[in-house]
Amino acid sequence: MTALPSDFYCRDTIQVARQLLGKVLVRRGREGKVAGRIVEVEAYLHTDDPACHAARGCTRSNRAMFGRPGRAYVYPIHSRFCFNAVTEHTGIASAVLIRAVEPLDGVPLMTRRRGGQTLWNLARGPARLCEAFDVDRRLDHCDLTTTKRLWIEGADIRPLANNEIGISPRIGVSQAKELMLRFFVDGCVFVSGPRISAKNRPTDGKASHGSAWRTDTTMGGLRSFGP
DNA sequence: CTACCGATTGACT
DNA sequence: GTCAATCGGTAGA
Repeated sequence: MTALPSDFYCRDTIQVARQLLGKVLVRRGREGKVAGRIVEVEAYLHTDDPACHAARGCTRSNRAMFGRPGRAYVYPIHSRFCFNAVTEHTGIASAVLIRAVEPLDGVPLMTRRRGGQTLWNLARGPARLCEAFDVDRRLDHCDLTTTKRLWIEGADIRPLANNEIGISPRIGVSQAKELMLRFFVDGCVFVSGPRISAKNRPTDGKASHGSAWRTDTTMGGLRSFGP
């Protein structure tokens, strides 16, 4: 049980985002431990990115983004929370939003926290993930490089190959919609929103390699989940 | 103080 | 697919 070190986060945000795919998010608390494989992330950049909360400067609420990399930035939205890992350098406000994980450990606890939702709905979406992992503002600024409360592990997990990573515009942002800064495990059912990358989508009427793979492989054993 | 908005979700057509 | 709930953060009076 080793958390990814600070060095992992002190790099280009897009690179960190892509390499977080496949890593394992772990939360330990009073009620027990839960863990999930990261399958969807978004990068928020410190320059030329008006969608980034830091674009209008440092405020009390986004201060964590301006702090040390390898810390958590947790912010509230619509009475819920979203969780980011801070990247690059202290004073350079950039982060990776963790949008979805595939539940691995602590499924009963996550299910209880999520009000009895199906496995598919436990952590598919940034606020659902936070509810399943009991992440809220108390974990803003939390150090992700120690295995105390919340961390990401898997230094030994190989980064996904380029052809396994889907790319798209970010979800829900009203600015900088054109930036392709959302990254996900291509075809994975635990991804929120579009889960087949544009690069794999059919341009004609033929079935794509992507959808076949999704149906036959990723959906295997998950009959009751998915649209 | 009030007004407006949103890196969303869940319910509904 | 569409849409309202609901509330903290922020800007402005």
